[in-house]
Amino acid sequence: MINYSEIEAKWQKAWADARIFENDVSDKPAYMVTAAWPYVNTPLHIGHLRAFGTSDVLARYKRMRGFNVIYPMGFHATGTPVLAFAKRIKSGDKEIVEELRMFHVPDVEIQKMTEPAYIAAYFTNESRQLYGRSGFSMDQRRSFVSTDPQFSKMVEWQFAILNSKGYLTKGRHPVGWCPNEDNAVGMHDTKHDVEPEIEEETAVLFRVDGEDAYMLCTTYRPETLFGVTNMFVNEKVQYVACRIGDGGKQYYISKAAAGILKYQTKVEILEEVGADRLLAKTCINPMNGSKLPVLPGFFVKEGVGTGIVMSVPAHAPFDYAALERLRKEGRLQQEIKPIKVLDVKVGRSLSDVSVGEAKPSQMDVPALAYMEILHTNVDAIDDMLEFATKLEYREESHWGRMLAKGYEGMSEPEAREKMKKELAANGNAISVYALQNAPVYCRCGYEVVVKVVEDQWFINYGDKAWKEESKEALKRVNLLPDRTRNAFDAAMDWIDMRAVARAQGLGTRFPLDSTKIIESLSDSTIYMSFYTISNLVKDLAPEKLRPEFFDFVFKGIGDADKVAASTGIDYTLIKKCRESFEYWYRDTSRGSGPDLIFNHLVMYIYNHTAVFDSAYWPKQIVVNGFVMSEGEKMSKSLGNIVPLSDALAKYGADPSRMNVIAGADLYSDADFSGTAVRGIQERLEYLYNAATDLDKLGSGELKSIDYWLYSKLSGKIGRATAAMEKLELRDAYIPIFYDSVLELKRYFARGGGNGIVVKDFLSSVALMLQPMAPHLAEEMWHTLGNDSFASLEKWPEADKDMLDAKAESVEEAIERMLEDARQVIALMEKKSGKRARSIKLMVAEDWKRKLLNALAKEKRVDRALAAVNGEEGVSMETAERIATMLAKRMNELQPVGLTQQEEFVGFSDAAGYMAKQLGCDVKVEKEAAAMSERAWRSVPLKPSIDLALE
RNA sequence: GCGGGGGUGGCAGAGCUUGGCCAAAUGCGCAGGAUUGAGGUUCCUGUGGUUUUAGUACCUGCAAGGGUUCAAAUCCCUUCCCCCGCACCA
Repeated sequence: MINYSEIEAKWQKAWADARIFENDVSDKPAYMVTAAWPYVNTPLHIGHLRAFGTSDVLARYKRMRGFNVIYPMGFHATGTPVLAFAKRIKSGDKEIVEELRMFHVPDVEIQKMTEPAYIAAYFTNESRQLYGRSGFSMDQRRSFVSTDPQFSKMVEWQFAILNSKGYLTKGRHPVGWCPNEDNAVGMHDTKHDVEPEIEEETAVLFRVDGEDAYMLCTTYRPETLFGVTNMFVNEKVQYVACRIGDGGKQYYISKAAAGILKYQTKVEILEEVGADRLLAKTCINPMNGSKLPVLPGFFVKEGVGTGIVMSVPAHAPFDYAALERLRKEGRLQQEIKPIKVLDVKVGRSLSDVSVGEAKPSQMDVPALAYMEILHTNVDAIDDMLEFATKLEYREESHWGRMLAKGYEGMSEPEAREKMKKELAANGNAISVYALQNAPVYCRCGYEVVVKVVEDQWFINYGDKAWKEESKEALKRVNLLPDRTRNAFDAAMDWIDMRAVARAQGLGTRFPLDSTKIIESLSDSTIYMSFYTISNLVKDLAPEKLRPEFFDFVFKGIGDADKVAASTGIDYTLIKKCRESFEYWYRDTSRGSGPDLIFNHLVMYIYNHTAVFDSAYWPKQIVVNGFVMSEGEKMSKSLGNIVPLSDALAKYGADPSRMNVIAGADLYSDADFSGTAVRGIQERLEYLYNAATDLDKLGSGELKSIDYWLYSKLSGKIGRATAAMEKLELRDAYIPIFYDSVLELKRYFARGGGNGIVVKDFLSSVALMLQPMAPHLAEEMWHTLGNDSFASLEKWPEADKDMLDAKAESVEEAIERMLEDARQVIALMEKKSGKRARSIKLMVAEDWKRKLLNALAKEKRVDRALAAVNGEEGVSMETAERIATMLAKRMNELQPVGLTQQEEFVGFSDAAGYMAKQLGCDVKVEKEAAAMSERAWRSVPLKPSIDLALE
């Protein structure tokens, strides 16, 4: 058994003592690897091992390829989460305490986490230790936290540039809002961590007949306005007459709606109005002027929309049901006929029930038809009606075609957009916001509303010139994997105004409004560049880090003399910072998760184009997938999140790394599973034991199987290197790791045992294993007699001269031979009931090679036959039979380079091995010498078999 | 709804960019055998379906349907299903 913790501790200490991962400016080409930093309230889990480990593998690989590499890592602490975290701890929130206990955070520590500073300190410290224990080759001197005042100075400088380019603009913006605490709420502030989803709704104005006032009515389907027959209000609800907006019109809405709307716009309540007064009124349809009676609707809710509903009985089951119920109760004075406004294509409706089968009455009232399809009726419970509504809504918006004048033939979504525009243009509608997933509750218990924040600051990612420049920058980025490019392109097009100033949270003050804090994704778009100087400026007084310092260091503006004079920073330090930035920031790789493509990563590109010269724009972005646990998605609710510390302790760093990082393609999700990790451990152990047992092997002249092993080695270096360049780590580590084990096993089984050959093989394997399993690779490397660090060695080069097609084809032929022989033996033993005693293999004559090669080249039987006609010992009858046989697989035919003699020697050498595999004697002979009826059937690399039974 | 990704053996997952040599590398699981006092480990063999056979083969299969082509998992169209994101939130 390998003692992982012992080996890991040994090498981690050796690396740290030798400081081999702390690098500075040198003559070597520079390479900088960064990965998206973790948030300081998150204990690290196995997912982080994937994200940071992938970057570590890249850093380690690049080091072996001759680059001077740094892999720095900082911490994110800005924004609201750490404040919310402290608050929850303070209030004794059980959920969060449980979560922390799952990560083995001691209770004494949890109790101390009432201050953001302590939380940040605790987790940064824990994380740094875990980085070390994971074997990450990080340069820890460069670590910093996003709340560090020196870093803040850089963010201020960055925002001054954004402002000078006109990218900061002001406007209004809807946010989730807690009326009780009077501040914005995000996911972290709500009960059960739900994100308040804000949705824009169209509110249509229905003028009240004979009044200069309107009933306001929100709807998702304004295109059905042509089908409105009446209005619904709820008899039990309190309504108000009010004015909305500055100098706005007079409206009727529910009192509850007024209470919500006042967060979005000015609402001035004129008087309270009972439902009975509304029921006495008549409205006018703004689209066609038709008169609409106001009726009581059982389903109307005061807090949903405006508490007033436009009734479209032809297309809304609730509306139809409400009218029918009124009719039954005898409360419907006038005849109300549903008006159909859209039709569905024949054969495409009602959940696959053909429209043709529907009754004419159903055709006129789709709402009724959908109820019937679901075997329900107008007296059904609300849930059933809701279900019918959703079904109808979905099918009509998918397949519906408009009937109304001016909209004929349009799809519903198309008509909706047109209608919205028309209504807005004529002043017949206004936009209001609502929570799509209402009700959402703040942690304090109050229901969240939508507030429209005035004077919100935005970063205008919609700026045309900026967008173009950033798209250009994206084109130049090497995306790994490249198939994320579509997502990046889409993200580039989509990103627009982004609110940037927040009232709350940790972080840098917004320069244009010092009462606000810069939103925390926006303060982290160019932070990687700060790693190039973070170790140099961390002890400087923040106020010295004036804009001219950053101008000089990051943009080369001005000169060091003057900057030194105005800032008081040492001249040589300033020069050093500039030098460091120029050196490290040219060739970079940015690692991240797929969830960040649509925010962080596009903002990263945008901000680089805004701030830096093009030589320092992003060069490579790596997007890695998530990690699952035993086939399931990791989540708090399932309680199956694997803490990184657990994985390291239980399985060791190297096996865990291999499982999580090399266990799946770059962009696919990996599965952390016990059986898989144990499988990896067994193989690591096999390779390690092979290295320690090397002295038991002999030496001597190289045999065919030795050449085969060299050939395999050379091939795998080529394959692995190609895969590593694209960071396809699974593809790389199958040949490096899994195949190597199989090949060594085969090598020994085939009688290989040359210590020099095995040492060469293992040396290369150990080096290629180094990026992924660095500890064990170091240990193996030293076991093999080396004194240097494997971490600093050169990546092996493929030696093309070692590629030995003949040796490989012999081995492949032997394997195929065994398969065939097994089939024959099984068949004959079953048939005869006797055991196989011995097998004679008859190797094809040289003329058959000529025949096969001619056939492979010419692809024609006649020409191939002509090529061997007249040769010594050739029977044309046999030649024809063989040629016909081979021709069946014409496309697969590969020329054979091996002579009969070579093939004979190859099979003869393997006779013992084959005998062991088959459990019977194996003799090898040349075809002509074999004196067997079956000898003629031999084909190059496919000897004929003669089986003798007992 | 919009945007992005996907659907291949019992499972995970290659192959799709550049059509044929290619369906399924590798691992897990399962079955049989060897080793072992037993279990585990390890080693060997088998593992989509079917037919045939003293082996070198054939048929059917890559979500469903259609098309292009001498040839389609791969290109095109239609439909269905699954996952992720949709913003001020890290």
